[in-house]
Amino acid sequence: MSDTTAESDSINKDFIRQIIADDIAEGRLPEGLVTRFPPEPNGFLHIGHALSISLNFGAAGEFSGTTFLRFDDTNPEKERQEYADAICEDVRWLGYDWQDHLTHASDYFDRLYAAAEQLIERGDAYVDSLSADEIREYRGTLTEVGKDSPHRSRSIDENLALFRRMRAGEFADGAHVLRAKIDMASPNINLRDPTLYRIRHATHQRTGDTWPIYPMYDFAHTLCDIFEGITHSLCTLEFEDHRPLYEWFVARVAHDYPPRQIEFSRLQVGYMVTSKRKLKALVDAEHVAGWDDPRMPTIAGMRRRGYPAEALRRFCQQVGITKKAKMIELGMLESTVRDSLSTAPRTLAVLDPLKVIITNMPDGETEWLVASNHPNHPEMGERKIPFSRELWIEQDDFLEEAPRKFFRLKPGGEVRLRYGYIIRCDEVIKDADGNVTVLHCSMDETTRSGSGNERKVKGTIHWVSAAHAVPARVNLYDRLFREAAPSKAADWESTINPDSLQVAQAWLEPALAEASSAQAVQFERLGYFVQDAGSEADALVFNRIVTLRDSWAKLERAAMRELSAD
RNA sequence: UGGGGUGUAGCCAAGCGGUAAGGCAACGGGUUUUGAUCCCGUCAUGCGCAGGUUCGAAUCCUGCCACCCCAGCCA
Repeated sequence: MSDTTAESDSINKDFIRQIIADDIAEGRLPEGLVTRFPPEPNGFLHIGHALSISLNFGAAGEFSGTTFLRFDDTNPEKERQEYADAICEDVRWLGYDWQDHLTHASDYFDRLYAAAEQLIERGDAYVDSLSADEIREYRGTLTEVGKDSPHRSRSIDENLALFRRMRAGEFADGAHVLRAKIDMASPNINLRDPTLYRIRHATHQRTGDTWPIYPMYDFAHTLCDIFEGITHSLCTLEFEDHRPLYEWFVARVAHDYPPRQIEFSRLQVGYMVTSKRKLKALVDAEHVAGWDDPRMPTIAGMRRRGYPAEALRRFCQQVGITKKAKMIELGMLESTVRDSLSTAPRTLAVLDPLKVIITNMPDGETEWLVASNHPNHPEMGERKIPFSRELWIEQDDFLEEAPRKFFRLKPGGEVRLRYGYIIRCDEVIKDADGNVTVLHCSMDETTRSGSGNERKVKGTIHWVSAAHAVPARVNLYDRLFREAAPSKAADWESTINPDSLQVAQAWLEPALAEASSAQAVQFERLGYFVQDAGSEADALVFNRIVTLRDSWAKLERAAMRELSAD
């Protein structure tokens, strides 16, 4: 039983959903809404595709429509089946279901070819035999009109014969192309007799060597939309200039319902690149370990990084669909990710260890302390964590000369051990070079967690028992680029962040070694982490998904400045 | 200098002639055994600029300005 107030509410719908709602309200979609997500299988999907996926599948879900996952595989030299497989996995992981509507442009090669012959027969297309360079010259420029090819006036019979011979494989690559006969003087360059088919003696991943000619995007895409009964063909802004061509095809090819192309702006996120060419370059140059490297802005990378699919969906929803060029701050994505992870079980782990000896804790003795799995969700239960004489704490949690607002350990100072006792730093042990190696501390035995001792201290730090801790490798990821807009830089590759991956040898509380490997957890005070799905099964490797918000980091600079001024 | 688009806060974004939602960020405060979370509060007399229409304009009109996209036999 849905609430009736939910419908007819065009307020707060993006402009595309408003158009769809209007079309439905006006009875223009007797067969219902039909959308499509049409990736070319020439690389992995990235965050920008996630927006398109959430629009196409999301709108279809909201309006009881259907969505096709259609591979735009008209350029065999760049496409591979493994990319198609990865794309399917990514769409599924994002939570969308194409049911039995998985198609390929190549499924329609016969129909596309037949439609091309019909265009020729109507005098709307001709075979041009100019070279690629010549065609470019004849096309004119942005400010100068083009001129007709000398082959533009070939007879229909001659065009048909030539096109059939192209299809029969009689010509070498580049010898001829099929062009639409539109207007070489159009101010819109896409209408200056665009290419419909080119000769390419290449093996296609699905059709093999059946075809020596392949259709071009504009022709294939529009016709596939028509064949599938797509009602709303949603694409990004750079195709706006192609819409008149799209409509030119729609006007000349039989259809039950005229599909409509609507454009929206691409999603760009700070410190990321989202162009398949650049992503492929990162992979090929081994700046990253692969398309699914956790630093990549790919869906696969974010999945491996530990970003929840739900976070990506909500992020796309928050960003919205408009026609304004957007550059979303990375912080907005991270905020959504943290929000989705906020109920992750809490755990203790030390990434950069400093030894602490509790001088009044007997050697060889272990006390099991009770720790909550989530302070705000008691229903998530508790666990026991071992406490003993020798502990590891975070290097950052001790400062010999601390600024006033440093609420962690300092000589003579007190701090609470999370879920444990209040300890005091009595003595700082250093090596010959003056580096701090061990802290001798004493605990106040009356202050154990839950003991009822209400004594408060400013700081609480995390720790693990050295004798019980489990070693693990932890990958600490940072932004892949140093510039918010790498693609705007003169040389985008020079803005790659050399420190985007730091590897730490960490100590984990023992329970973490047995935890379900897919479950994201919080390492208290450090961030959210998940076991790396790409590492060998027997290795214990965690990825940092995202840090916690850290308001101390902002204060730290000021505090340290104050300290150095003393 | 041709054509197509877009301008609402630092970043996104509602708004659809009746007097500027929301989120992120930032800032101030409260709770807290995570400097987290959570909770309160502040943050556009202003909607690219200039005119005009109107009782009334971010919404309509005119003119400017800025930025983005287009000259593949890529998609």
